[in-house]
Amino acid sequence: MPEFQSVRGFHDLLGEDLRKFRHVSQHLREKLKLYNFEEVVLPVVEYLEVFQRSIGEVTDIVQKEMFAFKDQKGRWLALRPEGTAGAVRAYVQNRLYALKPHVKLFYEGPMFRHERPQAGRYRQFHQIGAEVFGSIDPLVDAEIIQLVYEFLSELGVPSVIEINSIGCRVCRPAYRVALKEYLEGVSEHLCQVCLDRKDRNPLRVLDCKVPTCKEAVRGAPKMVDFLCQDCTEHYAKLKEYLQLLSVPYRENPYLVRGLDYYTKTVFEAVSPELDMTLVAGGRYDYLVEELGGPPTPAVGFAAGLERLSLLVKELPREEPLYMVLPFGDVMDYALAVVKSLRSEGKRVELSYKRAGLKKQLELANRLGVSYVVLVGEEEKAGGFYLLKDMETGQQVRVEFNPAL
RNA sequence: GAGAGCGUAGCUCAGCUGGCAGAGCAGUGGACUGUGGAUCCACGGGUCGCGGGUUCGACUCCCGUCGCUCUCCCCA
Repeated sequence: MPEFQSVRGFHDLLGEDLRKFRHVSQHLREKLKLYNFEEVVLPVVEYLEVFQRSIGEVTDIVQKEMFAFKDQKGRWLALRPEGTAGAVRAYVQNRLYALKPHVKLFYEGPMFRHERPQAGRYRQFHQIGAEVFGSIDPLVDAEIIQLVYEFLSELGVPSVIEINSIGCRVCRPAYRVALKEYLEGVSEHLCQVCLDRKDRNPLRVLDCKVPTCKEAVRGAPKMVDFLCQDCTEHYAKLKEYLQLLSVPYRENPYLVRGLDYYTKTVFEAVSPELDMTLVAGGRYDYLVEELGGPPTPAVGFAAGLERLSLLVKELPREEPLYMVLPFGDVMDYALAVVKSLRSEGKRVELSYKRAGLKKQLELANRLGVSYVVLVGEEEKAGGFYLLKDMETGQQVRVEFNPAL
């Protein structure tokens, strides 16, 4: 065992894993730019209150999953557990609401939650998130879901989009009461965890996986039946737009989210293979106000890059790798060849092994080189080099004049 | 916070009911000083996660501990 290991839940990202990660990230970033989102780089640390106010005091994230600490002046800071809170803070602090009718931002970076690591879950993980500020139109919700859907399909990651509406401050309180009453009635059928959830966060009981709970919840009142007129219309419009955009979705009346700031639309893209949420988001029409800005409706989503990476099966082919093998007293000539090839934009490795041709070819083979460039005394004298395709074994002569 | 499995060479792993620590791959050197992708030969490499206990003797059995992986809770 090495003397020093990385901290639990904090991983080195390298090799094949990193290539998959970059593949996912690049693809989503391009997609976001096509939808005219502008990047913002946000700090990893915020005042603890920013998260408490945004995510909700009684959520698990705030109660037990934050890396919080005091700075030298005794103020409470925290490593961000998600991106929206910081994005909203930045929107308000930089008064972006004064610039344009609406603002579309995206960000990418590490998030931190102190949970037990397991498959697709780390204490430092990475998200790309996007937020649209300033429009209440359900068209925005639909476009965001469309973006996510296109991204996932093009990435080749099978997933199902689920949507729901969880109402607003007008209609949700009544639903909460009705649901709580219902749950009291069936409490003898609920699992231990749900009995606890019933009082703390009744909506969460709805998506419990325990079969008896699922059964007990079957007759529960649904949020969609309690939506006020405004929320009902919003939800109906959203579905209409999704159809117009040919985005397949599944309504899940039991879909709820773990953060308190959501209103109206919530959605998730779930992987059937991993049985895990890959991308999640929704509307949060009160959060900007909550963090001191003017009343501003907003919608957003966040994608988990590690989870997405797990589902990437094929990577695009890499640029072919050239390797220059000098043998004999020809280093000056070989270096000129290397320089020239690189200037043509080729990916070039120079053999660092001073050995016979055979050994160097073995080395090139082990390094997965596509083309080998043979440079020996004859080549130098004759002003050429030999280009050998390591796949086919074919070899061609290429004229080369180092003076040019 | 709760539960389960696993820690032996750089990697993948074997090692029986306790009795000298092993293989394959990788690495290094070399028959071959101008042709690789399974030619041959040789070599190096270990605190068996750590600590304690049982025993004449522990990689093996017991206890503890740390780490990794997975599951639940929760979440991207």
